[in-house]
Amino acid sequence: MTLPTKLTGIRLIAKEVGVSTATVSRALNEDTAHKVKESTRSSILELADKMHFRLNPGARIMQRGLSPTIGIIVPRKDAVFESEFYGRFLGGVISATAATSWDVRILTTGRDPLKFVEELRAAGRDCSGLICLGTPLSEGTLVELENYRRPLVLLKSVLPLDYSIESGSFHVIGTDNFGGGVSASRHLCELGHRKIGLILGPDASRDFVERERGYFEGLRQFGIEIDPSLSFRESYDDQSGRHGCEYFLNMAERPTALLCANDSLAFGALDYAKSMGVNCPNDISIVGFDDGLLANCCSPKLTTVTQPLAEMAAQAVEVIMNNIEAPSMMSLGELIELPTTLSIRESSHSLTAV
Amino acid sequence: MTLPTKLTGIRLIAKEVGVSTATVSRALNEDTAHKVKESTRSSILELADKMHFRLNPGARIMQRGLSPTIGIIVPRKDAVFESEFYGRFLGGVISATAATSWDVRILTTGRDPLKFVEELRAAGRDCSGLICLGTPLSEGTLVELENYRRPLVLLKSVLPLDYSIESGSFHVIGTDNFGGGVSASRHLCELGHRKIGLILGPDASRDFVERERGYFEGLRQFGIEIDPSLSFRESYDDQSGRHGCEYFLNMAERPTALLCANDSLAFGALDYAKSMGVNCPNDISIVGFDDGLLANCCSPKLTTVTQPLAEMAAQAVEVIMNNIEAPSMMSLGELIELPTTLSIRESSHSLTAV
DNA sequence: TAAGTAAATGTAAAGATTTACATTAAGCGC
DNA sequence: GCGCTTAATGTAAATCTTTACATTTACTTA
Repeated sequence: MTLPTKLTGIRLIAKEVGVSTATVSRALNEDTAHKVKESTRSSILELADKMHFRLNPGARIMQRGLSPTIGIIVPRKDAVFESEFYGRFLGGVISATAATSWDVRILTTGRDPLKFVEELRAAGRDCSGLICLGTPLSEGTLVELENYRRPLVLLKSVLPLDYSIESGSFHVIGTDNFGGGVSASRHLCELGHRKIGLILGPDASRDFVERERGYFEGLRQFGIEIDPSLSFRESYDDQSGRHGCEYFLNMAERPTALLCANDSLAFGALDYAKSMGVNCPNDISIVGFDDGLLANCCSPKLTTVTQPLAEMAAQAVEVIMNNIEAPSMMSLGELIELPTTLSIRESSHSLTAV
Repeated sequence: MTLPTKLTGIRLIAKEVGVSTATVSRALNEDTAHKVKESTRSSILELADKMHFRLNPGARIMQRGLSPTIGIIVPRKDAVFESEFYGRFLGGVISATAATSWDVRILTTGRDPLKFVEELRAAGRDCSGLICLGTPLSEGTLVELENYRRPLVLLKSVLPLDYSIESGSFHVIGTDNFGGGVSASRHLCELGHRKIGLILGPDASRDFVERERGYFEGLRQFGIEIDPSLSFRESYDDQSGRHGCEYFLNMAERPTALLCANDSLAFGALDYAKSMGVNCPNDISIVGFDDGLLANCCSPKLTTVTQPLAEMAAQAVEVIMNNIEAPSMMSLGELIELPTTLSIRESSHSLTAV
């Protein structure tokens, strides 16, 4: 009469096959399998398979530890991945971790905007480090987040406009929007344009404002005075681009070029111009910002500022990996700003050459 | 003299604060925190914070179990997320799981194509179910995969061309390429086109071949004979689209419309036509397949077949959730084919109306 | 003040694996 | 057949939390 002791898992297999749990464990793990005689191993595997047996992850993790994990915090709104931005950034994270043993996990927040930090803590419990993108963070949230004791990388675009990165304690990664803006406006100036219309984005957005400042700086460098009537601001989508273009085309003295604070605005502008029979680049030059997939496909191909998304992702991953051992807590805020490049394509043309 | 017993974790905190481990545990978990007196809790939290204490995930998981997880298997090639396909599908998975307690994890494979199943087993160890996309699977791999005892959803596009889904034991989800092809070709026929050029994709790809068959069927329904000279096949990118368009425009008797097996081909064709001064849709109609982001932005906006990526993702998630409790093993293969819709935009025009 | 209730905390079992170290078995040269 | 080496396996400790159940404490109410 056997005792009714409920044998489970590995112990059951061990008894059934007639070996010790140690042997079963060794047989079941790839990296120790070679320590077990082949015939023993196959009996174990066979039985395990028949039983649909799976090692208890908890017990396993308790012994081996959790494989290091990068959590990516995205807002749970359904439309997140509509924008190619996320996909491309994520692709960068994946390829940066691909050769390592790091896992990538996607965490969503957004049940309650006020409880962001709480949600983040809960979701990120088993992650070694977190990258936060997409969710705009308020000052209050950032204060709460200050004492989150784990490697945390914030994309610059989630920060409030006037937030001082240096006085915080976050690792922040972003695009050099300002520099990109300068290069875009200088490009048009170099092509001879002097009357340049600006289709800007919402001035609550850090990215947009930085770009805007870059535009102004570039113009200033060419001695062009800032004319408020040459700035159009509405929203950030193609529809606003159309409106902006309409506004400028209706001016008595039309600008010869348009600087658009993102690609969507540029596409909208492009589209409206075309519909009005105004040819780009012959009649008007248009420059975007982002360099999404569309920029290189549409016609005319868009001159735009390229953001190094993959490098940003790689840097974010690196920061986390570097800080995992020695979480440099309470360090001063660090900003990594990656340079943009100007991708000159077909939508911008020399003014004099026309 | 205190014993040198090395107290760790929760026990140390318990001793330090002067409570039991049970209380510490309760204080440290959101969902049990209310059971602890507020003052007790805050001392515990304070100390835990000072110590940079983190609950041991293994021990925790051992008690609470692992939260259910969907693993998404993607090839580790860096370029994965270049294509918007992945991002959009992933977005679908995320929004389908957002309201639940399910986690989404991204798993990469591809170290050694021959060891795909092994990699998948290792990577998916802690996942409740897996969705496999992007990596083309050979017959051999599929046989190996047959006895993977966990919910597994395969995207149809990873299957070999002639693989019989019914005789396998996989859950397969895909687009009704055939139906989409039929609707696209019928659309052109209904517009009066009778001489239609086909720019097809590689005939090793399941998706492309299914679309192709759909095209033929649609033409057949309008009594149009299949003319091999009206099929052009090279690769699947815009460059091939240009070549295809070139081929057809050089014909003595040009087709009045082109069916392209994906959007990229269509964009290439569009671009070439434009460069030759052939106006779309006035001189030639062009129809794509995919309905990516670009299709609705370029000019003319592309008439194309829309794939319901988000629904596919949602279905995949549902299949996994349904099978997690009762993994219907060894069931017959099941194919869920989601219907496409034809998005009629600007690039297709009635022949007679011109 | 006894009895009853609710809140706060304590006790101790349970959870299943991995692995350092110990032991046994097997192979081999002499 | 002895001593040596290596392969295969066994023993048992270690891992740290959670939670059912028990107990104590603090109040309320009759």
